[in-house]
Amino acid sequence: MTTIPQPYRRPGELYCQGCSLHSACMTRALSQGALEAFDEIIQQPQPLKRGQALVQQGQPFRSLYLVRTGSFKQVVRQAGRQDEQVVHFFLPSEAVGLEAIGETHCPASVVALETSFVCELPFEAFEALAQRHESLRGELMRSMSRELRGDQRQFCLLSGRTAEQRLAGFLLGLSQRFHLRGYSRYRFQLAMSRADIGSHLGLALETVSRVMGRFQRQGLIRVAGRELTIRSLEGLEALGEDP
Amino acid sequence: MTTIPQPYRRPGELYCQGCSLHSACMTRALSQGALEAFDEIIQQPQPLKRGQALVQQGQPFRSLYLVRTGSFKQVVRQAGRQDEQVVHFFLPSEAVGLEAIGETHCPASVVALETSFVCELPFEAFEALAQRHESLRGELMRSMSRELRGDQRQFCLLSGRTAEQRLAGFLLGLSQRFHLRGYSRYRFQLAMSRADIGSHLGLALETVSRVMGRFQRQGLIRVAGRELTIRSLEGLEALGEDP
DNA sequence: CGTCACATTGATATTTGTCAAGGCCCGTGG
DNA sequence: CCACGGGCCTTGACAAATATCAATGTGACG
Repeated sequence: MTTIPQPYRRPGELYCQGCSLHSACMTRALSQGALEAFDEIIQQPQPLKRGQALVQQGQPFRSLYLVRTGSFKQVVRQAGRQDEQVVHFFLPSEAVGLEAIGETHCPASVVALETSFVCELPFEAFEALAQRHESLRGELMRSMSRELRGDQRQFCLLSGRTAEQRLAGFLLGLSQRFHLRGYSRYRFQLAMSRADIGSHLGLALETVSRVMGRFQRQGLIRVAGRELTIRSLEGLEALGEDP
Repeated sequence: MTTIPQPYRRPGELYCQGCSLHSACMTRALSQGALEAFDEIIQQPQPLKRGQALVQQGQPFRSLYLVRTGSFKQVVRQAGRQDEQVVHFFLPSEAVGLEAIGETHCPASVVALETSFVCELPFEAFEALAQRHESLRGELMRSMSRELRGDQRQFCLLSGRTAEQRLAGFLLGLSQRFHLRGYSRYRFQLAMSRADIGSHLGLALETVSRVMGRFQRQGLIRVAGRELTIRSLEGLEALGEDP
């Protein structure tokens, strides 16, 4: 057990209420009393820099995390294989670690894509708190259920779709997630590399690069390195439909 | 609200305790008291025949289901597309509907692959029961978390793997699931069509057929229609590894 | 016995992966 | 300040895997 420094905490101030993500976060529906108790258990680890692991595959499972700023990729390294598989990206307000609940060890690593801050929820304390606050339980269940639906969406992207359809669906998904969190729907940074996107979509990184170029030439998007501008949501959406 | 007939129920007998799946089921960890309460809310709808829908995409979400016998596929029909995407298969003891929790409507259809029996858990009553029994809540969370891990496994299968690796992984996954439920790990029925398998794995049905033939010629499996025998678990596992 | 859904098999076309070369950006160190 | 190096991205040529189209086979069931 290491003692984790708690920067930015002023006595008497509740983290969550002041947090700009509060309305998008799992804490959204909590009563004042639950919020205060939540504040008691929440930890604020040091920020992680690009490439640092928040969670290492195989480590004991101890905590859930909520992304405050920045972003992460979740990667699985499989026995007998050298390359890693990117299974998820996490954006601010999203919960990390739900798939480890009920397990003793973490089934995947979670790595920062840029300098990122998280809130840490030691699971044991979190669980105890959830026993007493039905609203917290409900939010947790809804988060998990939402993630299951996200996975179904991803299956639809991966299965039987062309490279263009996958990339269009991926960009639209990101756009929507940013939008829901109060950022622009049309303009955002791709914190992940082309290789990460490729792994996530089941494409070679070269294919990702080529299709992005094609989209740009078609006037659907503008890309400059990692900065993305969507110029035609409708155009991208149309790609997902059958001919 | 239709009144659902309750066949096979004798007064004073608890469904779950007598059920052969009890040890694999969500009810496994329930105390005697919780089990009795569970018995109160559980419904046993008529069996579904092959092709009948247990859940229709877009319908209001009202219940979770536990598969008792038989099997189901979960399919998503997407806007602007005619073909359906198979996102899941459900075997006995598995929970159906977790991805709809917190939603008003069902995001996917669930269709019987053969004559199948389920237990129905009206969600409102189930939730009320879960408020009072922590063991039930825990089991529900573990079920959802397990499904999230299953999805990650599926991502690894779908992404950047050859047709052979996908099919090998799929068959091994089925084998393991049957095994955990007390059936043979080496011999089972493929209740789903080649087209369903193809949809689930992102392959054309012809490819599924060809790869199965190849596996058979290599002595890895024996297939006769829908009956499958695994002759070399190790051989199938080896396919999943890098060269 | 015929029909229908499903499965197999073959020939061909297309997509995408692989390999290879070169460019760009950024941080580091001379 | 500039040159260098490394990581990442782009682009091209080619090869391989898989989809598609089409024909035929098979088994279940009325």
